[in-house]
Amino acid sequence: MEDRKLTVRAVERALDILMCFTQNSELGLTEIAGMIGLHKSTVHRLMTTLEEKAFVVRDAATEKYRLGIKVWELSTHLSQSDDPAVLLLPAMERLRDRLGETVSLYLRDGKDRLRIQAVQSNQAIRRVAQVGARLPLTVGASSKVLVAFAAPADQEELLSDPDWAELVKGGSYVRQLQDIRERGYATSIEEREPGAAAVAVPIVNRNGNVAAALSVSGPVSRLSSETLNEFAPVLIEAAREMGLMIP
Amino acid sequence: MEDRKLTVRAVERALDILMCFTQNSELGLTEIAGMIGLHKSTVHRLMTTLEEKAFVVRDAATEKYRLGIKVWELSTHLSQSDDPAVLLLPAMERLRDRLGETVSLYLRDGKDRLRIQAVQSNQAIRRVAQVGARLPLTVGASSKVLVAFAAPADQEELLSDPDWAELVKGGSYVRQLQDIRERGYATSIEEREPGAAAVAVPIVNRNGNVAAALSVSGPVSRLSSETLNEFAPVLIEAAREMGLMIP
DNA sequence: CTCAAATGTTTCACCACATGAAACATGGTT
DNA sequence: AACCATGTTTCATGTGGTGAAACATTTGAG
Repeated sequence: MEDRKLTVRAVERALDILMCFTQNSELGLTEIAGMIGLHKSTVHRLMTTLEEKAFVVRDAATEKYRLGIKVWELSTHLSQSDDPAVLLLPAMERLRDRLGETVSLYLRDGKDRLRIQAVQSNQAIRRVAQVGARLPLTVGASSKVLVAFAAPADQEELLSDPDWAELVKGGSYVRQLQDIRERGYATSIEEREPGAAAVAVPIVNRNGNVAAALSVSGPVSRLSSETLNEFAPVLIEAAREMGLMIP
Repeated sequence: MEDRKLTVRAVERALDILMCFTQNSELGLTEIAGMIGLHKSTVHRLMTTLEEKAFVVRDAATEKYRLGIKVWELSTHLSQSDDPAVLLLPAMERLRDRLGETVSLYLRDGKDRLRIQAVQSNQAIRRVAQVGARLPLTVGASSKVLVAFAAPADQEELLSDPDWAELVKGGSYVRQLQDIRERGYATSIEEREPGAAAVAVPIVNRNGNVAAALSVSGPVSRLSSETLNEFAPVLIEAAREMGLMIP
């Protein structure tokens, strides 16, 4: 009890439970209790509450819990007016048509990144990217961009984490970030996903903050190191235009 | 304290707060406190918790709260495989093309209904229906269908509510429901929305339960009582096919 | 068919923790 | 400056959330 809590524990736990459903769309009581390390009966009471408010429902067949209609209703009321995923979609489609590869848009969320939008390549062999996916911030071109261009305070916090050093291989990491800032883009070849390569750039909004990372990715067979570097200027220009569109 | 609460009050309150954002996408602290009748400081603590978990964010400019990225992330993990709004969209588009008017899909949620899907008429003068809208269950063709074909227990609960009698005009209401069940469809002319008329039918799923209500609506200038009755058989046939598609 | 193991549900005594009043801080308006 | 509205922090109080344990129910194994 060193520093005061100005938060409500029961609510924190309930929200943690909800987030469990991003890993598995159907969960049982004991399963949830195991995931967040609480007693069955505590979870049961929280689930009853969530169910009563229709944030979760019980599947009639399996007796397990799923996300409920209120989550869906809330999501329709997300203010879309300034949502990059909506505003930038047309520009991303143009970029996809020009380069012929899958285009993705990422936000940093804590120590992860989230793919908030994606338009798929229409070639036969293509990378298929899932919107809403939570990915590690330690590997991949987009990750390096998001870290390299993060606000100094945020970056400091990430790099000072004791776990971080282990996750990013080699002491050259800080040097890499410096290079990325100088060049303005990052590349990755089979870093997170075997067989896949990508190039990513930051999207800087009107206020000069890095609002997101934009990436083009595909099979290594088509995306050689050389090709990635050729794509970079196209991405940089596209990102510049996109940056003007978002607040 | 007559009957035991097996729910968690703090969580209930937090969820109620979240649902406030369906009425207004940007809310201040005092505003929220007023809406759910709690003390400022209580709401403040709950908001801090919601903010820490990124279920809400504070708008940099206005200092007010908005829904956060976790709500968005959760929504992408809603199991879409058996979501009527997704499964029935193509069929709804075909119906729109055939009749030329706006087609909507509704679910009952407690004592309201939710528009979970809509495809707009492409005529110059048209009804524009917003997906995610929460509407009263007391008026409108879809409402009458949802009530008339609700499970007996649910219907009983609705009709026995003392408030209900006042909201539905006239004692002919129960009789109306009986008519609707016999005919298999309901109509409404300027009942909820001035200048608008609609015809609605139930969608019965494979298990024989009423899964949703399907409606066609437009301006009264085009949808006379006669036209609505002509549309009804088309709707009934479309709803029958749709019912086979959902669990 | 019986017993055991796993999952979900309810009960209960304890005291941590959520609560709301009040004081404090801040910024905008007259 | 004085005021009002909004957000933030402090604090005493006792309610209400907690987890152990008992109970209920289903599933599977032997």
